[in-house]
Amino acid sequence: MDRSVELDFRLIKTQFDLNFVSGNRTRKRMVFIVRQERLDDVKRMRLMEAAVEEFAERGFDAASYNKIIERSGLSKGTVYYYFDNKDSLFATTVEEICQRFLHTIGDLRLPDTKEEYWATAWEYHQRAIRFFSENPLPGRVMFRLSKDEPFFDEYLKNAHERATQFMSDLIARGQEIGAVRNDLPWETVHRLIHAMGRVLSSDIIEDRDVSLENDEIKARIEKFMKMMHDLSKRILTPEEVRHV
Amino acid sequence: MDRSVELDFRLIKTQFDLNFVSGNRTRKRMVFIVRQERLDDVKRMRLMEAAVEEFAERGFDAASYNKIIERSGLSKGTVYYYFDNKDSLFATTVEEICQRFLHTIGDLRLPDTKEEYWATAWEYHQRAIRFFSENPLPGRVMFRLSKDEPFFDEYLKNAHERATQFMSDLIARGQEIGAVRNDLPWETVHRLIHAMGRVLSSDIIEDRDVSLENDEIKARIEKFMKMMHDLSKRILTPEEVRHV
DNA sequence: ATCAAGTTCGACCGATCGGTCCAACTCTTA
DNA sequence: TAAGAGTTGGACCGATCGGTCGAACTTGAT
Repeated sequence: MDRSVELDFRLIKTQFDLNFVSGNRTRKRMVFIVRQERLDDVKRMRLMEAAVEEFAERGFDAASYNKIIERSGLSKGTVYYYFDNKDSLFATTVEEICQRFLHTIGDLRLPDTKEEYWATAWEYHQRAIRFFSENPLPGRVMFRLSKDEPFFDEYLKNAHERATQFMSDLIARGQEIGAVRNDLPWETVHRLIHAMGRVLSSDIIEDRDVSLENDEIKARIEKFMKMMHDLSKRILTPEEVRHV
Repeated sequence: MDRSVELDFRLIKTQFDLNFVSGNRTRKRMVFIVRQERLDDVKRMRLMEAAVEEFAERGFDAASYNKIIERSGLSKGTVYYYFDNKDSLFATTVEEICQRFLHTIGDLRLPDTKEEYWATAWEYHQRAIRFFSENPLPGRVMFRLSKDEPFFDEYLKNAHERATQFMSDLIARGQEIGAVRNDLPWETVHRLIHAMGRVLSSDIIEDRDVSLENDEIKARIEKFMKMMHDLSKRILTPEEVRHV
C-alpha cells in the first residue's frame, strides 16, 4: 500500500527543504513532490494568469476550474497532472500573489515611539496601495482572502498570514507604545482597516464607467492613500489622545 | 400571442394597486399576479424560513434553490407554482426582511442642527442593532445585500434602498448642517459605516466558540452599539471640527 | 533499439445546478 | 354531477460542476 497518497505534498515540500534525508525510493517521491514546479514556464504563466483572472472575478467558490483550464489553453489532463485539484491551484495562486505583495512591501522597521508610528504607517500604506493599484487582479484575489474565502488548508492560511504580518505587528506595536487604542483587540482593528480599504478602493479607484487617463489614476490613488491614512488615524487613535 | 409572459409580475402588482382599470380578461391576470400571496400561510412561513436560512448562510449565488425547497418540505411543483424562479423567491425574501427592518426602525425625524445630529444617529444605531441582534439570519441576508449580492432587478434594489434610506438621508442631512465631513460622497460614507458594522458585529457579537448567557449577549450588544457610535463619530466628523 | 517514465489529451463520470412538464388530485361553480 | 380552474408531486431536462482515466505520444537511460 502506498501511504504517500494520504499526504499533502505541498506541505511535504516545505518539510523536505528543511530536513530531508536521502534514501532509496526517495528520489522518485521527490520528483513527484516538486512536480508542479517542473511545469513549462510559458504554460505555467498562462495557467496562473487564467487562474488569477477567474479567482479575482468570481472568488474561489464561484470560480470555475473548467473555465480556468479552458482559458489557459492547456488540456484538462495536463492541468490535473500538475495540480491535484482546484484547492491546490488556488493555494499556489495565492502563494505567488502574496510573495509578490511582500516583495513590493519590502523591509520596514517597526516604530519605537509614538512619533514614529504614523510615519511608518504612512509608508506602509503607500507601498501596499501601490501594489494594489499596479496589480489590480491579484489585488482583488488578496482582498477577497480575509473574509470571503475559506482557509481550507494551513498552507493557504500561512501565505495570507505572512502577507499581513507586518500590518498585524504594526498595530500590536502601536498598542504597546500607546499610539493605538487598546479597547479593541488588534485583530478587530486590523479587520476594520482592511474593510475601510475595500470600501475606499472600490469607491475611489475602481470606476467602471470611465476609462481613466494616467494622471487621473495617479490622482485617485493619491486621494485613496491620504484618505486611508486619515481614517486609520481617526479610528486608531486612543480616546485620551484625541481629546487633548 | 400572450404578451404577459414578458412582464415582471411583481412590478405589475405595484402598478396595479395604483392605476388598475378592470376589464375582460383582467380578472384572470390579476389572480395570477397575486398568486404568491394566496400561498397557504403555514407553507409560506416554512418556505420563507428555509429561504432565509439558506440565503443567510450561503448568499444568493451559492444558495441552492433545490435545498430550500427540500428544507421547506414542499414539493418542487408547488414552490415553482408560486414563485417563478430563484430570483423571485429571493426578491420576496428580501422584501419581507426589509419590511421587518423598517418596522423595527420606526419613525425618526431628521436632525436640524449639529447638536441634534449625534443624538439622532445614536437612536438609529440602537434601533438598527436591535434588529440585527434579534434577527440574526434575516440580518445576515440584509448585510450581504449591499456588496455581495447582485441587484438583478429593480424590485430588489428598491427594497434595499427603502431599508437604508433613513441612513442615507441622515448622512446627507449631516453634510448639509456641517455635522458630517463633505470630502467624501455620502454613498461612500454610508458604505464605510456599513463595513465597520460588519466587522464589529462579527467580532463582538458572533462568538461561535461559546454559548453565551443572556447577560453576556446584552453586554456585547451594548459594547457593539457604543463602539459603532464612537467609530462613526470619529470617521464622519469634519476635519475642522475635530481639531478645535 | 527498447523500455519505462514523463507528459498530453479529451472523452467520460456522477453529482448537482436551476428549471420544465404533466399526470393526478382538490375545490369551486354552474 | 360535470366541467374547469387551482394546486400538488416528482420524474425528468440540459448545463455545468470538480474530477478520473486510459490511450497515445515524447523523452531519456540502458
